[in-house]
Amino acid sequence: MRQMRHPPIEDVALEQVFHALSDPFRLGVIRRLADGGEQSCAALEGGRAKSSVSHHFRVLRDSGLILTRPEGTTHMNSLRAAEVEARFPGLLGAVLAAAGAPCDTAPRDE
Amino acid sequence: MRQMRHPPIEDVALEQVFHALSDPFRLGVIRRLADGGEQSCAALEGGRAKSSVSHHFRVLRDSGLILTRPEGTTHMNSLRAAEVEARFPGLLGAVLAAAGAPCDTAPRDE
DNA sequence: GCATAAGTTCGATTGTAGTCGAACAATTGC
DNA sequence: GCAATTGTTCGACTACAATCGAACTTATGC
Repeated sequence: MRQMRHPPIEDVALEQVFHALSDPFRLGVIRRLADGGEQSCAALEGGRAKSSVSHHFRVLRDSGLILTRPEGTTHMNSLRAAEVEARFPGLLGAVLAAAGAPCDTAPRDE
Repeated sequence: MRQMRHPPIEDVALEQVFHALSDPFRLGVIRRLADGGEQSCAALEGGRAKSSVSHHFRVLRDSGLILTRPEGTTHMNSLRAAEVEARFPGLLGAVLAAAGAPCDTAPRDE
């Protein structure tokens, strides 16, 4: 069973987190995961090319924000909320609160 | 007296803020302004070329994070803390708390 | 008015990042 | 075992972003 590589949360630079969140699609994914819990890549792809989506999930994993686990042919993604909270207290909550405003380019159900 | 253009805080996208903060130099500037209050560009340039520094301050202004006012030949910069707090409650505090950890590339006194 | 200081703009260079199609890989169902 | 599904990787393309030197602009001191 192939496991995805996730950096230890202490190896994650704050700037890396901000870079991951600076893209509208990725910020939208974080919101969706916060709202709806664990979801597959396909559920979040919002009409984009598979390779684009794959690239974004890679960036989110590398920045320590999400955890990806395989489930059959599907990859399930969830926020590493507790770890991120421990590493940067209050940041994720503030990000999600700030992102709560309507966002034009967030992935949404179609 | 030449005034710098600052976007109305309500025109600032959250992603834009994160992009501004994703650069180590700019994140360091925000920390320094939070710690030490209003400072000139020269005080914060950290040995970089003037044009590089000017570019970064432009990005910080355009993202609504700082306010720049001229004072003689000097440009004084300060955080638009109250406005950013009103627009994204809790975000700036969480960013500064998270950034409080030692940062290798932050501008510092030499 | 000229020199100096602080900062901006321009343009070039280099590096980063987002996009996607095509090919590939792992898992599952039949 | 093959087809379908989900997702990754590769490579190409395009756009963005950070860097700096040179030239320019504004304000100030003499």
